[in-house]
Amino acid sequence: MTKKKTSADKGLDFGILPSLAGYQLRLAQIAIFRDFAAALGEFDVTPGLFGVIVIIDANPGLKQSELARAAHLDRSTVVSVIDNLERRGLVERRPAENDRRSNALVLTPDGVALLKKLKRRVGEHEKRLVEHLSEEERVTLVRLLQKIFPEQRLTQSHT
Amino acid sequence: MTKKKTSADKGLDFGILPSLAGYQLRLAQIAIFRDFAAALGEFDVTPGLFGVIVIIDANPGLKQSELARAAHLDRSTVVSVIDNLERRGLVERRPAENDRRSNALVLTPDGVALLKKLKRRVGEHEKRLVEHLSEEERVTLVRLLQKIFPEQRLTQSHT
DNA sequence: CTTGTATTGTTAGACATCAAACAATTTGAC
DNA sequence: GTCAAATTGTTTGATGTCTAACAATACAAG
Repeated sequence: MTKKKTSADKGLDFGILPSLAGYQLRLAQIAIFRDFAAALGEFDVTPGLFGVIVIIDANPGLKQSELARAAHLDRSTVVSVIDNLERRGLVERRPAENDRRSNALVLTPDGVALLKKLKRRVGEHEKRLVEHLSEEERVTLVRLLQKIFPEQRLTQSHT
Repeated sequence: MTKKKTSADKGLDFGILPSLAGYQLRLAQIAIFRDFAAALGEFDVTPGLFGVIVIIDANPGLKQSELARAAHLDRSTVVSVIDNLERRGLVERRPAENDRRSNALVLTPDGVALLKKLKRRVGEHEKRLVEHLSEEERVTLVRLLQKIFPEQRLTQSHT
């Protein structure tokens, strides 16, 4: 019988939580977010923001709606995010060629320069993350994570 | 050479993101959150809120600060969360025995009843999550996730 | 006991995110 | 070509989270 409730100040009972993969995922993500913030806090960039910058860099000229879908953000959220990045001089909204409704997003030279620094920091952060994992374990982890969300299959056009 | 940028509407380039364990974790968590919301949306309960309820159930009488530490929330956030749950009649703030500053948190009968339903739904959700994983893979995933976040450092106070 | 320090719950202010509504524009049906 | 339907970016309002400050209470040193 290990069932002992309110044992001590620190010895809290987490019930069924630890057995849930979703919970472990959540814990891992919280820890990652903290380390990421500590590593990049100086630049005021969150994991999500980093992703946005990388995507714009890799797809110059993409529209806000496309960015929203790619980054799993709402269109309205992208407005704030790009406002933010534009205010910092990292991203530019250009009129799209074919569509007068859309903006074509591109990184400014400052944005490109910052991204370079960020990538180095993220690389270190990533290394720290998988510090206690062998290369094989790291690959396995990524593979299992990808198996979890079937959303991945949307990457190939589904229509 | 698979390097082809802005190939089509759907064929976006995600740069280095897919190779990052942190990114895959983030994607997985987004997918999980969506499925969780779909499974429990009817009850207006998020993964975090579910965790809070489970922890209170497993540690009746715990203080708000203890809950904050356990659930990785700020003390001020716990105020809102408990306000919410108390408004719904699921949790009760009782005066703590030894400490007139603290509240002792307990689930109401309604809270206990709801938790029972929630657990069933979460079980189904969890099963869906690991649907494409063998039992061995599931165990491996949880083990690797635990290896990622050295929570042991958080467990021991550093001062 | 008195006094300084720490802890607890709370409020106020900031920020990120989402959903709903909107005008401008594009697309598709006829 | 005309007009309804869909898409795009935006604004507004709601929610959840954090940090910084605060008063009340507990604790520790003398």
